[in-house]
Amino acid sequence: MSLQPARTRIAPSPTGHMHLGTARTALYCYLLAKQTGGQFILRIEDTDQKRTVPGAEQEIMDGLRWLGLQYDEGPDVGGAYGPYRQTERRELYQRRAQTLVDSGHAYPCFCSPERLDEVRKEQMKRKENPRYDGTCRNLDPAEAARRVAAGEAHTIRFKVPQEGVTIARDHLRGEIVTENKQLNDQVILKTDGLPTYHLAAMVDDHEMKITHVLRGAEWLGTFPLHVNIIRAFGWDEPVWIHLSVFLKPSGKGKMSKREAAEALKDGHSIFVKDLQELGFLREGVLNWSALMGWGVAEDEVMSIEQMIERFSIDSLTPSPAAINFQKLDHFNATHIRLLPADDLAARVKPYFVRQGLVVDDAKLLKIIPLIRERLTTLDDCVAFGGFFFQDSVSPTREDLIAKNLDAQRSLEIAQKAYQILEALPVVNHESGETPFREYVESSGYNAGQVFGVLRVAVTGQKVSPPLFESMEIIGRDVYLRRVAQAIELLK
RNA sequence: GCCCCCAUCGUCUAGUGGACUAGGACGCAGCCCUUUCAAGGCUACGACCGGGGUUCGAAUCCCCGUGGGGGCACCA
Repeated sequence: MSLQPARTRIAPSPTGHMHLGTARTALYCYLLAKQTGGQFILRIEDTDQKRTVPGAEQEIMDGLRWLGLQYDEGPDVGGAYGPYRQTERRELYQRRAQTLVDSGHAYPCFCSPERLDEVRKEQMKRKENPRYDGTCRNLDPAEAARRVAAGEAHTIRFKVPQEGVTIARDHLRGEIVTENKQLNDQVILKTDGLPTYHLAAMVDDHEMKITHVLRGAEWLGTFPLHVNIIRAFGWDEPVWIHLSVFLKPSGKGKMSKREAAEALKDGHSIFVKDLQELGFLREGVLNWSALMGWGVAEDEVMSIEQMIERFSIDSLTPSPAAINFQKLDHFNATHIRLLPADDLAARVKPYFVRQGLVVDDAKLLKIIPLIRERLTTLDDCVAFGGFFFQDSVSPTREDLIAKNLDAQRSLEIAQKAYQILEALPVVNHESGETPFREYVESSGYNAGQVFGVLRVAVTGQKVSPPLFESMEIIGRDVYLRRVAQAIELLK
């Protein structure tokens, strides 16, 4: 466990919905920062203006807040190392690129995209590894500088070493050795004057004094490049941690658009915003995603505080992990049961309201113990407890007819039930149980039939929370009216 | 095609040369509890990818295969 305060960052691109992978990376960053008394930072990597989508940045900030992963520094909260949006830092990158050019580690490139395309096609045809052919690498620096000064369109490319190997160290995988001849002279500053990720992220991580870089394993390919850029500047390297990628539930490949749509039909999603709307708890989502890539021996159900306490970058795993939504359901249900009643009530209320129901807070608090262990997601509350807030219920005649009985006998049960209930000043588990048990004994009907008719009559549904407790909350007038209605329906 | 990474139950994982009869969790199956649905309790099923080494001893270290994943942009 590192005792030095860690500065970590989540650096998403505002190019679409906030993904589960972003949430998990943010969580680990947050845990490490909190555990060490450091800072967790949000940086927006919006250097690709073509791909930037309006609203995406807001969704990321909303998502992090919903998850409870509040950042200490970021675009909307400020901080000592801002600005935290890369498009607002362009001069900085241009200066840094220039120092690289001056020190011979980078060079202007005047090749047109069209020429580059052609070269790439040629190389592919010859089954070669497609990479920059080095035309501008060998230009006379003075000549290149003249053309730049003359305003000729150009990019800046990083000059990778051509011989030897680059050794980069990933905290989870150890040393990764790459032959330099495999490396490519990547563009680090584009024609539009904005940097590519390779430059921007390295500069910012250095400027913002990031101590641990946690990012997806898809960056492993350009990892040697990044290490070379940092070394060209002469900077210290952070601890690098490349997190395992998430695979689709089948384990075969990354989540596709089609798979994502499939998951949504099933009440699941890989997007944070969807998860929230589908009735998942931040605690559930966090606990679940934390465990994909973090090896915890036992006691896997954890609060965020417990995660902060137990987290260690040493127990992160490097292998890809298949997403398992059943496990999300499990963690969600578990955390719902762990919530204090008033907290659960507050979280569940919007889902009733969303269905157009008028919710009485005192009543809501009373039904929480009845529905709590039946909920997998918050929106399940409507299915189990909607009838508490409806003026009337509308059971079908078919549902009112008890199993293995006909309408006539079911009517008989309903009528008898009405008599029993009418005779009782108060119905609760104790007072209701005895007379109905006696009726079951004497009538010859079984408990399932008797309680079944009553359940459908009172709740309008075949599956419900415990009957007598529910009736106690609904109130005498209402359940008597509903049983009377059932009798009419069965006639 | 080239490069890189990964490899324990169906899935997420524990395991860092002897404590392994390989542990936990999800799921699945059965039983108990039970007026429905759940929750809870108990039990069962279930894995070290293959082959070579190293070692007294390997799930653990090395090599080779195989399988899977990721990447090869003026995208991140």
